[in-house]
Amino acid sequence: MRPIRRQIEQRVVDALAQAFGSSVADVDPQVRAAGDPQFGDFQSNVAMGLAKKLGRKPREIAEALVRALRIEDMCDPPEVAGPGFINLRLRADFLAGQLAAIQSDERLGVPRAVRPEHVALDFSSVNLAKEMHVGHLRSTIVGECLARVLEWLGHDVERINHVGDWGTQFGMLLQHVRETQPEVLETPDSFRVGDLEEFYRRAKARFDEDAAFADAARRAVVDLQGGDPGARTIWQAFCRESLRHCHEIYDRLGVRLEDVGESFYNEMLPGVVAELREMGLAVESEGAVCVFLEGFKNRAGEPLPMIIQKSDGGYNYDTTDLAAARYRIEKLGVRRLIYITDKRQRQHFDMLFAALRKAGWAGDDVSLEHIGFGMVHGEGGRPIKTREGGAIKLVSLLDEAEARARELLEANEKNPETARGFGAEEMAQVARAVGLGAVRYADLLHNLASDYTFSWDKMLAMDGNTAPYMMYAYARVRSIGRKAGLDFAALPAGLPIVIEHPSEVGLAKALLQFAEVIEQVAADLRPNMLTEYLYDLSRTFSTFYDRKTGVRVIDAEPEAVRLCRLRLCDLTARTLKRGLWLLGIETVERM
RNA sequence: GCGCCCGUAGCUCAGGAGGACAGAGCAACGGUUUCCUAAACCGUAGGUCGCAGGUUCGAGUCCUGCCGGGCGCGCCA
Repeated sequence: MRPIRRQIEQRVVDALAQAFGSSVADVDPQVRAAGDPQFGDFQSNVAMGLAKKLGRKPREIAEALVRALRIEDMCDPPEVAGPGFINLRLRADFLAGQLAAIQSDERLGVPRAVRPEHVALDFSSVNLAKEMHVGHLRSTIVGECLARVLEWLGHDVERINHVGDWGTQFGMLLQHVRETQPEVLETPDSFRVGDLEEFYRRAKARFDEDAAFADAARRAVVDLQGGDPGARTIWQAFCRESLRHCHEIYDRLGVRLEDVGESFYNEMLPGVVAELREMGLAVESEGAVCVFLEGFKNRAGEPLPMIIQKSDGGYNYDTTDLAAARYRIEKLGVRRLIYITDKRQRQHFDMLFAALRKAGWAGDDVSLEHIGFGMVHGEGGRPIKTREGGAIKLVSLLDEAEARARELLEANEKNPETARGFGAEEMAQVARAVGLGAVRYADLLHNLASDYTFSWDKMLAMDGNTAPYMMYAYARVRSIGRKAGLDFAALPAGLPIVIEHPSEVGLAKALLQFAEVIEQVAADLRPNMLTEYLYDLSRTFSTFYDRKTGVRVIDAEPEAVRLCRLRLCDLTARTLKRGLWLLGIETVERM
């Protein structure tokens, strides 16, 4: 089933053709959600824009359009208002029909993509030299969310962890392994590091203080790049161990990623440079091989190069990213490349995309998108740091989230009014879901482009637009089924749906918006549209279920009405669960 | 100096593709529980959308110029 707005658009397009002929064939019908409930649910603003084109008054156009509009099965008679707005109000029986049609649809009325795309979603992008810290959080959370949304719509998504497993700092680490755990050479699988961060700090300290070690570290880089078997063995052991740490976190967060190290592209790099030189795009400048692209300037106002081979012959991330993008397009057959990094890398990606286009490696049929997100600040506006000024480990942050969630839940257990009687296992499960959910939700709630302030108190609040509120809303709906003595899933598939009470109408409309929201999130890659929708749905449900503003449910009569309302509860629960799942948030049956 | 992003209520933030009087949450104030999870709901108050021009029938949204903040700008990623 298509989103309601799409259905309306089609009717307006048909009416335009009917009333004004082919001259308006390509005109946007300008169907929008109504700005104010008093104007109905949707409005078309097309008449005003058409006034000049058709040389008639906007109201006349609107009225002619309304006469041609065949929409009586969906809406009350359309009204022309103001300068030429066409206001549309959905009929309750139409809403009921739509809900009846999707009531046993696992996809809740969200259609699969008509043209599934092969997408490369590049996110998380850890560096193996160090442990994951808070800086990796946003890319990982946002990436997982967008991957789920795109996959659920039927797109084929490569979830790529573009792993930093190469570069000069590996010489230092390698040498440190060689000296502290020489047995790794014999039994590489046995290599373990309890605390990667500490390991890095020690290696770095030695590098800075011990000239002999620093020399050995530099030689280790040369060994590694030269393909020395011993160096490679240790390097592989280190990478494996570091990735194991990463995947502990990914598993905990329910994040699925395919690791592709930068080193994977090493052998393609000379070819990238050679081909760009052959095309005449790359030239030598100050000893480095550079691509100069229009519109990029340095401080002095001179052309800013994209350096693809350093003067020492080495390659850098521009080269690797070019090779990786090309590989994804040519070898994997990807047609939409999405990179999720912080917004400071914007210029790098602008240049990368420009170079890919210019080289012809990304044709017109390939979409290149950089999703740059803002910084996460600590309370007080400064970057989040430990007391010592270091980056906070991601694992510590997640531990704290769960611990704080548990404190709240335990406080509730002490209050007879809110106690649920959780056993140890359920407590742990709920604390985990709430803690991790809170961190995630707070991140996805904000517009990606904005910086935001990280606040435990705000994200764990029971009131307001938070994960605990959303999860509680879900648990509350689920408890209705239990209280009513039925399993929602056991409701008959073809229940007659009748929508009458204002709170039923409101809930029906909210439920039927889901498809449009998902479509938008996938197109614009903006998870906050989904959090906003889910929050609105929860509140609408609370109004529906409220003793003052809403309707009786469990004890409603007659039975047909009761079942119908229970079905609305069921649809709400499933929509919330699916929506939260798309955000990467687990639901619990009670809390 | 050039480029990118941002500036909306006391605070934290939304504002889709330009549309009708600018939204939410928190905080503040005031209501609602013989009744399905009150971890809820309802209401009140609070804003010259940084400033000034421009385009348009219509601008928080698009354009230009200022002011204020963040970030980036040749061999790190």
